[in-house]
Amino acid sequence: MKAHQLQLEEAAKRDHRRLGAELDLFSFPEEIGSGLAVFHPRGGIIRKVMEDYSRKRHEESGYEFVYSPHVTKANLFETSGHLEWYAEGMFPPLKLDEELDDDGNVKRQAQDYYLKPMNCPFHCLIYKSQARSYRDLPLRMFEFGTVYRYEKSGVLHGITRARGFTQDDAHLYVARESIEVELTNVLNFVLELLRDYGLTDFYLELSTKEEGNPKFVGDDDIWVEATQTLERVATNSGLQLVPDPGGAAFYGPKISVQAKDAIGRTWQMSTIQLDFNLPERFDLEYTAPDGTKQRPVMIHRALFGSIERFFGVLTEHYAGHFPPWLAPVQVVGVPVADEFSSYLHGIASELRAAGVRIQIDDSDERMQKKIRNHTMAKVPYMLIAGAEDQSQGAVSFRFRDGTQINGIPRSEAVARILKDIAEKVQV
RNA sequence: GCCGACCUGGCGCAAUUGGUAGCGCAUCGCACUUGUAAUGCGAGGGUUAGGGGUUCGAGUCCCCUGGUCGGCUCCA
Repeated sequence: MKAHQLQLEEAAKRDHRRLGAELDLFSFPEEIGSGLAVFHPRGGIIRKVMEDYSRKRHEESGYEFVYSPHVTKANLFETSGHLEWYAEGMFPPLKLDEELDDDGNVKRQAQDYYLKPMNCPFHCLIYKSQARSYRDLPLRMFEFGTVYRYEKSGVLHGITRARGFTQDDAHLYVARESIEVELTNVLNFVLELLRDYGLTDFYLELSTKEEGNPKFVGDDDIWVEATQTLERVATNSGLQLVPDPGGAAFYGPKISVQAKDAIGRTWQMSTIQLDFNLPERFDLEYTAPDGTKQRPVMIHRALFGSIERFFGVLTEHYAGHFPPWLAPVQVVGVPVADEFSSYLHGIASELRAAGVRIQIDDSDERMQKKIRNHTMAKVPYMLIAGAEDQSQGAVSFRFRDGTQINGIPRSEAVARILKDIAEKVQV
C-alpha cells in the first residue's frame, strides 16, 4: 500500500508531460489541436539525436530509406483495406475538386483525400513500382513516417498517445523461406538498438491466431509455419516469452518487445508483425529462381513504435536525466568569476569542435544560482573553473547528483566527456 | 467517445457569502563579480480558455465551444 503510494509519486515526478514543460522539450498548443505536439529546441535536439542514431543503424543494417506523402486519395486505403476496418481511426477526408453547376448540383464529384494513418500502403506501391526478382529480396524499406490517427479524446496522453506521430517504420518484403532468418535479424537489431537507448530489461510477447475465428486471412499452413517460426526466433533470443493467444492481427501473428523502465513499469515497445494480407491486396509478387511468380510475405516493424512515444518513455525512464549523448545541453561551464570565463570558453571551443553541446554561463547571476539553474535543467556535466583550476590548467566537475571532482586536468576532462558521450553511458 | 473534475500573467499558485485581480519563480533594468542548489533594489506583464446568459455588479452562478486531468474502452 505504502509502496504503491511511493510508486505513484515517483511516476508523477517522472511524468513526461510534466518534464516536457519543465525542461522545455515540447508542448501541445491549444491552437493546433488536441493530441498534436510541437517540439521545442531542447526536445528537438534530443529527437534529432535519436533519429540520427536510428538512421545510422538502419543504414548499417541493410535498410533503404524511402519517403511518402502525408495525404493520399481514398483509393489507396481502399486497396489496403484500411477504409474498411480502420475508418473510425482516421481523420475524416478532405473533399477536393468538387465542381457544381449553376444550380448547385454536383457536376464533378469530389475526390477524397485522407491523412495517412499508416505507411505500409505507400511502401507496397514502391515495391510494385517495378518487377521484382528473388534477387531483390529481402527488400527492407525504412521511413520516419508521420501518420495521423483520430484517437478518441479520452485516450490521448501527452506524447505517448497522440493524434499525429512519427513511426520509425520499416517494411520488409521477404520470400517465405527466408522469414526465419529475417525475423532473427530483425529481433536482434531491435533489441540491440533498444539497449543503446538505455532499455535493457525485456520480455517478449507472442500474439497468435484465435482458433476457429474466421476473420483471420491467409491459409492455415502459413499461419502455423509463421507462428512456429516466430516462436522459434523468440525462444532463441533467450528472453522470456509470454503467449498472447488470440492477440494476433487478422493479417498475421506478431512478436512484441515489452521493456521495463527504471521503476519497473512495462511498456510495449517494438512490434514485429507478419502480414499475409497486404501482399495479397496489392498483388505483390516476385520472380523466383525457377521463373514462377511468388508472393512475398511482409514484415512490419517499428522499434520505437513512434518517436514521440519512445521519447516519452525515455523521458520517464530517465526521469529527465537524459544520458550525455541525448542530453540537449551536455555541458555547462560555470566560471567562479567573470575573469575565468575566457578560460572556460577555451575549453568549450575544444569540446564544441568535437561536437559537444556546451554552453558557458556568462550571465551575471551568482555562481550558486547558476549551479542551481543547471542542476534543475538536469545538465549532465557542469565544468567549474576559478583561480585554482586555471592556474593548474584544470577544471572541476560537478555532476547531477551533486558530487564533484576538482582539479581534473583539462585534457582529461575533455577526454572523459567525449568518451561518455561516445559510449552512450549514463552518468 | 462515455462518466467526473478542472482551465486566473511564460510557469506554480492567491483572491471572504458574486463587488471592478494578488504572490512566488521567470522576464527586463541597475548595482554586486562572487568557489559548488536561489544577491539586492526597481520595472513591465493578466480582465481571469473563447462565446453567450443571469445580475446594479461575475474570476466567482448558468449554458455552449475548446483544452486539460482522472477513470472506462482502445492503441504506436
